[in-house]
Amino acid sequence: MPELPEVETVRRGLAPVMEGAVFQTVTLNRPDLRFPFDPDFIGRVQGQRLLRLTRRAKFLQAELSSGERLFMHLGMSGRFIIEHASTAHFVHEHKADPKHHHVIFGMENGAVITFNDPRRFGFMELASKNASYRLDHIGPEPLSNQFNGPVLREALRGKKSKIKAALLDQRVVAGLGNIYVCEALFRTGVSPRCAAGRLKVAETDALARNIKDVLTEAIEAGGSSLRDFSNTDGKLGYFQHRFDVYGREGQPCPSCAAPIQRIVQSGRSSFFCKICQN
DNA sequence: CCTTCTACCTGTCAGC
DNA sequence: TGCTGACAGGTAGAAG
Repeated sequence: MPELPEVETVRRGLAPVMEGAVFQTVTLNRPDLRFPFDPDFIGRVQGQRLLRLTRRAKFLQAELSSGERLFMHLGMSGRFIIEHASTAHFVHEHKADPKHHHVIFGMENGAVITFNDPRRFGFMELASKNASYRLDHIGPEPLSNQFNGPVLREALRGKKSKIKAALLDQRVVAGLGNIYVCEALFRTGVSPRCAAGRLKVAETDALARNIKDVLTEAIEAGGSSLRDFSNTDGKLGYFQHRFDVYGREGQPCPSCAAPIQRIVQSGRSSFFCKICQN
């Protein structure tokens, strides 16, 4: 499932074929994904040049020549498939069921970009030039200089919720999902059940550092993949990331060999070592 | 404002 | 074999 590193990997896959290219055709195969498409979605995208493809949290943000922005979210199972007109006849190994091909961008340079999303938790939205967007009020990018120990400390100050829930709150830090929160807490030796406002200074410093590290390592490895994420070049299973605790209930902790625990918090699984994480 | 809960969606897998 | 239920989980909006 795509988290920040996967979205960044997708961005890096799409950017070379989409940046500077013009949307020649836009095809919608259904009226909605997670949210309905804008009624004039095609009219607002077709004919525009994609100037820059950036990422904010888990959102892809395409800056269009019209000045509008096209936001794309992969949700749980979204993937992009890149085909080139010249090679499309043999690039069918991506195993994405065509019945979930919801959006197809035909670029003027010959690239065909297909958005496939079985669970339809993904979405695409447009924001006009000076309009606000839902990303306006989320927290700092974890990999930027705007995020560090003191910033995290301030965001957590006085919080009564558990640190697990707090790190999933996009207003605290942007783009963290269940997997990397579990991993960062394990590395820091802090229990997911610890009250967010009660972390020590050394812990918030280490936590901010570890968040950056786990994300950076995953991006460098090409984005992690569980079962339903496809690299943008269409190859499934291209990358399999190794997690210390996530999805490893009952298996030995890599540090102390005690069995990894799984509990449910905010309706989500938390994996942790009860020995190493106070 | 803060925190917690639930809906949304479908493919996969364990268990019977 | 085929059914059932649990599970995956980001986001928004409702509820407390």
